[in-house]
Amino acid sequence: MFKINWVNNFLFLHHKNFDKKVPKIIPKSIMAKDFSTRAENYAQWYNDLVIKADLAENSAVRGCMVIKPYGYAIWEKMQAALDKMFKDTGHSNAYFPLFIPKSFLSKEADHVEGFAKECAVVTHYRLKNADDGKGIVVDEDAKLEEELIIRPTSETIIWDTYRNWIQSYRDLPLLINQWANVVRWEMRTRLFLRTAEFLWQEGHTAHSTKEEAIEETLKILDIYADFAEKWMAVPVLKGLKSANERFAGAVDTYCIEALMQDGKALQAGTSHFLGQNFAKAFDVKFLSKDNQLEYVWATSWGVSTRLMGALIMAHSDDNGLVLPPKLAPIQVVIVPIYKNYGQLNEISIKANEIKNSLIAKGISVKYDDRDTQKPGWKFSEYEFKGVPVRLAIGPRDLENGTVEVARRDTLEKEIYQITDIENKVIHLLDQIQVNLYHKAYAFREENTYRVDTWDDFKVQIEKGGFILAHWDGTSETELKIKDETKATIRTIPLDNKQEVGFCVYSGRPSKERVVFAKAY
RNA sequence: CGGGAUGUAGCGCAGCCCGGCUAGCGCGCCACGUUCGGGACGUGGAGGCCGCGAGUUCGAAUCUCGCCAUCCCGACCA
Repeated sequence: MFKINWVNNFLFLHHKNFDKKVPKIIPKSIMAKDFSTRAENYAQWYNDLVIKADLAENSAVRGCMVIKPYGYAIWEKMQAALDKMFKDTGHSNAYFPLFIPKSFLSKEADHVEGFAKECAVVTHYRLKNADDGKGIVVDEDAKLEEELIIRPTSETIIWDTYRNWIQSYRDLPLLINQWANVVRWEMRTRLFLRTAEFLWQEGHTAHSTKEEAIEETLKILDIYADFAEKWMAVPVLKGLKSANERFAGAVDTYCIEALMQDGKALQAGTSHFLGQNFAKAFDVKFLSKDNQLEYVWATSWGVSTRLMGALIMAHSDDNGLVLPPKLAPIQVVIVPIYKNYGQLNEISIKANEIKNSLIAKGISVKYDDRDTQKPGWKFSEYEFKGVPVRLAIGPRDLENGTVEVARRDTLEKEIYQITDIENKVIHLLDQIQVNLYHKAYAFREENTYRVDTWDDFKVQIEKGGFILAHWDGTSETELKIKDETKATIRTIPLDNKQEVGFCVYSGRPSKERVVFAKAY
């Protein structure tokens, strides 16, 4: 294989001998005229990317998005991988209602306080023609006896149900997951990162002992971290949330936390140890082996379409989306280069051979032989959509038994001999997956700082990144820091190194550093 | 809910101040031809309740009033 490089088309066109090594070139940026760069405006870059890569768009309903086929295909791949991980660890899927009776929500005091401000409420069940004949109005005669809340999360309806499912220790553990939509009436929304309605999975488990429930909480946290790192190629910190950031109704909230390219943190998944809070609120008891009536121990855990936002922001560049091969809907695209239909037919025979050999290896391949777009247009299009590997085959390749291979992560192009192409491509896909993770990991390392003084803290937090600093452990201090800098404690890492120090804000003694950052 | 802005073709915009021919431009779209190894070009064409409703006027995208919607900035959040 040869790396080729080209300075411009002119040079390329006048290069006759393609077996020769040519200087290495990075293709000039396509830089679509109407696409922002990260440096110019990171938020705009993200929005442009989501829309122009055809992942999602805003809908007629404020705060709600339409997930388009290409974006949904990525979500489906995420779902498939996670679902298998859940099943492999003994969980089963089920489905609970969208609507929650208002009275359920108020049974757990912290829970209702956390969610009350952002609930959509159904009050009526019928419409009628307006008296003035213009349109339809709510029929006031059809008022619900008890209003229904559209679920912001399902703990309450699920625990009300579990009461009837659990009588004895023999019914435990109960390991249930559901894939669902939820609604949280957010003020400000952003595609994937924060929408009024979003898709997620929520696991809800019941256990006979505290230890087992904690073990479950941590097992799921490991699954989330594994998924983020091995599938999304996004390195994450595993840790505990501070009291301020804890899930409403939980005893402990664990999380995986990722760092985005603009230096802001993003919570990518949470796993909660709920103690006996919901069991007590919904009166869920079981008879133990020694015939004692006890409250069950609970966990809940979830990841959402927000992962899409993390995926996009972690890897993509100023040329568009960059997807890790394991989650890319199209892993390899083949583009034919031809001058006439005779050539196209010959190339198609070879292209389809390659396509079939890749498919046989489990690779998802698209052969784009549309005559309606030109090769250059297709190159840009697939580059923008983050397809990891592109193969181009033209007449010269037919003569030479070669194919041009371009990788999205580095934008490098090489000429491969077509022999054994499927294994070469598989190897390349693996390389890309690994490279993306290493790149993201290196970025996080470069943007993680140990800070010991309040002045340094204030300066560094403005620059972004993870800040490791001592904290006195109080909510008051955390809130004051948030007031003054907008930074919060993202996580207290598991297996955190214990070291003597002094709180960066209050100066009081501290035994470990915690992770501060501004967050999405 | 406070502060700021914007509504004109599928998308992005000009026109509005100073009212006046058939409301324009770029991209996209359709047809035909030449092209095709990094977003091609030519020619022809389709597409508009100028956010909605009143008012002023011989005449309103343009001026006045009201309404609606959306976006940005803050408080809340996976």
